[in-house]
Amino acid sequence: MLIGELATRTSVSTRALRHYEKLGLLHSERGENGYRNYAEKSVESVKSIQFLLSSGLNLATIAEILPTLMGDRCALDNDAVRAAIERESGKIAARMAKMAHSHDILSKALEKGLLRRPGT
Amino acid sequence: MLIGELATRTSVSTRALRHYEKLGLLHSERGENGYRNYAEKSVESVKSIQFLLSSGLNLATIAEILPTLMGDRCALDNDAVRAAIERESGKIAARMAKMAHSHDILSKALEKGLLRRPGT
DNA sequence: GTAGACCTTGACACATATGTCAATGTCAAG
DNA sequence: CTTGACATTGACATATGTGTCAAGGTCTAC
Repeated sequence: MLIGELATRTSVSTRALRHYEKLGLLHSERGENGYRNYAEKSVESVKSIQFLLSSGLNLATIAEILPTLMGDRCALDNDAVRAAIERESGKIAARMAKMAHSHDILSKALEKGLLRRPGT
Repeated sequence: MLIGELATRTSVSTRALRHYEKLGLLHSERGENGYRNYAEKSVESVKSIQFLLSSGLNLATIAEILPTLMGDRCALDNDAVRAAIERESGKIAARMAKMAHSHDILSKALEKGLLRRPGT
């Protein structure tokens, strides 16, 4: 599929998709006209990228581990990639813990506010 | 306490603390020499800021809701602040869900990799 | 009074992901 | 052919939080 379709199907701008490619996150064949041609599985790749991005990984890190995550390579390639995945997994867990705390702070404030609301 | 002490106790740079103040997140009295003087509770404020920051809120949003969170004002002030808190609370929950998914992706990759590891 | 640690403001710099714009090529439909 | 939608590359811009540096005031201790 062409880049426009991939953009539509993933809700990611063409600008971003080309950027991902430049960083080695995404691959495409080129037609005779020079247009990028994406495989069907690119959709899944892009979706994974979005998840990882919104989890706080940066594109460079995602580039490092995505091929392994997508099964392009096997047995966790090498120890560096395995270590990276473990590291990022830990970071995500840590962030989630912080966010749980933040969520708690906000929830408690809402409760307190509700209880004190005029007419309650 | 002076800004240096607050910085040490919260592990936040003086640069950041002054920035927070400029954005209205943090308050300080000024001594005759012009030095900032922070109340004890500023420590807690800064810690909350860090939690909220690492949960994806930006400083402008934190500035909007922090006074309420710290109990400086009561009964959730007004509907705008309440709405903001609810909105951000929801965003955090959504992000946590995404992160749970990301974490899952990474964990599954690690498992798969482990099982296929040479000698296993 | 001078050294050293601390404070002040302001400006400039950086990283990161993405938006935006320009100049241009491709191609299907009329 | 021209129009319109889509593609290409490259450059510049933006937002956000923070680092860093400069030029200087303050205060303690020797």
